[in-house]
Amino acid sequence: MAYWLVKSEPFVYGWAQFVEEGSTCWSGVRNYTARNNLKSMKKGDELFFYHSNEGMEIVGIARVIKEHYPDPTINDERWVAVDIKPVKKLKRPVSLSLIKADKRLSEMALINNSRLSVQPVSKKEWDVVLKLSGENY
DNA sequence: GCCAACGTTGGC
DNA sequence: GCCAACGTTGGC
Repeated sequence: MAYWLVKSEPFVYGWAQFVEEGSTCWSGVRNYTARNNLKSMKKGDELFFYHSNEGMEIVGIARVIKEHYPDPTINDERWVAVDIKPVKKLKRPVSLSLIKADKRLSEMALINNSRLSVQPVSKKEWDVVLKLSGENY
């Protein structure tokens, strides 16, 4: 199983709304690198849900429930979407500053490719972030 | 609100 | 195929 991280501006689509809806279609990605990551997602893969701009922290865990299909928000074959559902809210959100301060997370795209909205997370990084959040998984 | 970093577009 | 111009993202 692979791990990922997706970003969302909480004022546009935040964790609370995600939980309320129960699941969502992750669409609107218009960047090739991010798109390729969407295409690599398998059903059951887990994702960190990150709040950008406001909050700037990882707030929860989600799961892929439907693998990539043509993005319904645009009539263009190039772009895809996946369906995800919330799994759990982190006990303690993990802030960007905390991630930056941790040497074990220095390779995360969140830090060195900050504009990428869908990015892979290694198993190691996943575990470190969970530990920082106070979860024992 | 500013600006650095990055991606995309389009002229040549 | 290069690169300047432009647009967008996202941290600060």
